[in-house]
Parts: sequence; C-alpha cells; structure tokens
Amino acid sequence: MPSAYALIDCNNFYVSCERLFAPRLAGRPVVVLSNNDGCVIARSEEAKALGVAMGEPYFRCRNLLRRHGVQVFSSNYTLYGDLSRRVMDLLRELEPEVEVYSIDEAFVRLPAAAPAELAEQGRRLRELIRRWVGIPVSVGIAATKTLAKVANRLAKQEPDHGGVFVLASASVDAVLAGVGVGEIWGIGRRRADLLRTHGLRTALDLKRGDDAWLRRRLTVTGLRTAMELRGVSCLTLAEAPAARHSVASSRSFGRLVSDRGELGEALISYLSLAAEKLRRQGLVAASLHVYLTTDRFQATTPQYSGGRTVILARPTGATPELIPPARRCLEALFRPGYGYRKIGVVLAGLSPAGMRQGELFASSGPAAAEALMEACDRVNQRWGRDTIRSGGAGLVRPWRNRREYLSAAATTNWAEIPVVTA
DNA sequence: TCTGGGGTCCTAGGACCC
DNA sequence: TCTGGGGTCCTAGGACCC
Repeated sequence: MPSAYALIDCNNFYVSCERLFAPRLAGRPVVVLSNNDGCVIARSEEAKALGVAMGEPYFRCRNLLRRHGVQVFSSNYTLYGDLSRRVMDLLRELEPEVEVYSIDEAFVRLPAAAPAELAEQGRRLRELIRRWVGIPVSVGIAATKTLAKVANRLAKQEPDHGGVFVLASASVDAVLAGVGVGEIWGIGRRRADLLRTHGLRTALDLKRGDDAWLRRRLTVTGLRTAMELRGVSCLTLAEAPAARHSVASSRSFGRLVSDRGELGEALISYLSLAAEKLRRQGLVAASLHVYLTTDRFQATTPQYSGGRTVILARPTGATPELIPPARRCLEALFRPGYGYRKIGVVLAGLSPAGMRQGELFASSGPAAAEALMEACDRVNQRWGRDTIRSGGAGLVRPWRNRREYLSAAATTNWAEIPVVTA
C-alpha cells in the first residue's frame, strides 16, 4: 500500500465508560439506553450474547434484562464525552495524522509498511490507550478508509486477532466475499435492499459492480464506496474538523404534551441549549427552524408534524433575541387537539461571531446582548447548567424526559468524583 | 404506559437572472 | 409563425452515519 489507514474504534464505548468506574461490572452483562431511556444503544459482549439487539426499545426487553441481571444505564454524555477526549488527545500525541471521526472512532494515516509492521503499530496504539485511558479499542488497517472499516470489523469478530487486523491487498477479495453488502460503511438499509434485489449480495459483488449503474442508482457516494473497496482511496483524512453548518437541540417528551404553554416551555428550553452550544463554538446563526411532531408509533391516533424556518433580523447567538421568533414559529405550527411527542429547534446559516455584518439602523447594538450572554454562560459554567435560565423555559417542566439509571459525572464534576475506600 | 438525538451529503426541482 | 439555454441559488426530501 502507498500509505495505509487505520481505524481505531472503542469497543462498546459507552459500556466501557460505565465499567471504568464500576469494576464490579467486568464480565457482567451491561447495556446503555438512549435519551429518554428509549432504546438500547450500547451492549457489552455478555448482553449481546443474551440476544439484546442494538436499537431495541427498552420497554420490550426490560423483562429479559431483569431476568438475567443485566446492569442498565441511562446515557451519561458528560462522562462519555470526557473519556472520548482523553482517548483522542492521546492518539494525537502518538500519531501525526489523526481524524476524529465520531465520539468513539478515529482514523489515523500510517506510512506505507509491510503488513506485519502495520500490525505491530496497531498493537502498540491499542496497548497504550488501554493502559493510559483504560478503554479497550480495536484497530483495523487497510489501503482505504472503507476497507479499514471492514478490517476493524474483523479485528472485533475474531478473538484470535487480538483486537488488531490488517487487511492486506492479497487477501482483500477473499475477505470481501464473506462480508454482506449491508455491513459496508455507507450502505444502509435502503441501498442494501436495492443491491440485493439486483443480485449484489457481498462486498465483493459491490466491488465488481458496474460503475455507470452504481452512479445512477446510488449516486456518487455509492460509486465512491465501490472504488474504495477496490483500494482506490476516495475519502481522505479530515484532520481539521469541518466548519459546522447547523446546531440542533430536541428531545422526546416523557409523556405526550397537548398544552401550548408546555410546548412553549420545552421549545425555549431546547432553544437555550442550542444557543449555548452555538456560543461555545463562537458562532452566530442567521436562521432558525422549529419543528414539532406527534407520536409516530401510535398509528391509531391522529398524526401531525410540521416545521417552520425564519430568517433572523440579524445573525445572533443571544437567547433573548432568538426567543421571540421561535415563539412565532410555534404559534404558526401549533394545532390544538394533538398529543405531541417531540419538539426541536435547528440553528443554521452559521458564521463566526466576530465576522457579523454591521447594522444600518441599530438602536442597542449586539454588544449588550453579547455581554449578557457571556455573563450567563460563565455563571452556568461555574454553578451548573440552568442556574440562570430564561423564565420561558419553565420551572416544573412536567414534559422532561426520563433518565432513571444515570451514573455519576465521575471525571468532570468534583461533587461526583469516585471515592476510593481501602 | 414505554420506540434517541445530532449531524452530513446528494439530488431534483423551482425561482430567478441574463 | 415563433416558446432558448445556461447559470446560480435555495429548499425539501432522502439516505446515511454514529
């Protein structure tokens, strides 16, 4: 290979994070639930062996989990985010070219070398991350990112690979023949179905697919995937994170909400979250989108969903300036008589706060709003989220979602730091 | 009773302009 | 009688990812 890509992927990441501060969970089945304790989004190997499916609704497997004494956690993104940062920081110390791809994955570019040597490098990264952060990872190495994904899957599947697998070009076809077309990175449910109805069942079939047909039916992204399987690198390493295009915040409610006032509280509350995220990244938004929807799983009740986008008078990240237009969106969208399950907000048209265009007819410039927001953010950072918040976000918040099995913020909050007793 | 949330990219189609 | 062609921008919707 001219140069190789390594994919470092944390094993069952959320579960590994929970186990880090609860060693008694080692070897025991553990699952982590999505927001609202909705469905299973991470499973330990023991939980997988019990037949708990990825994405399975919690209410449907609750009995099975209880019967087998499976330890259940709500998502603790504060904890996962911090441990992710530690893994990625270490990786960047060890390697010059790193792309953080997701909370639990990173691509690394390695100089060309013999497979045995690449495997040795993979083992080294794996061991250092295990020793210094405590999170187990798998490493897949190949000529392209898509093939590195395949290699990583094999590193995880076969215990005798020791968590590291190098997919050398000589063995690519034999390996791809054993990989289902739906398991390839970039091929989701719809495309997998389409490919199978046309007789392409394995990664090898896709690799040998007709370019014009792939381009037409799967767009350029599908063709790129096929090229990558052929060893032609089409996806390069993105070391600097790309500029964001949007910031969103939404939640499902703990119960259905029909009351306009409660919807408004939830909206302001999520809007505040999104605006805070925006300011933390030094951005302002030029447009705002609000959407709401009823419960799509209740086929028997009347369904309604809608969204509304407004262009803001001026780009801003100040919550008080965003609230009135957001309220107007809700007023336009709201239909009485429905049970709503979810409301959300998307801030888009993002640009750096410093580059904002001047205003022709400003009365009280954006400076005042900015200073206010800065002060609020500082207070909330020091004394905890929501110490200062918009009155419109509500105090009781009966619509709040569930997090019944939350673990401690063991690495980011002094009050929740683990205590060691001898 | 109970089914997550936050992103990206691509394409098609319409509006608009010269 | 005659009904171009090319370009840009925007939006909605689909598909995919973790």
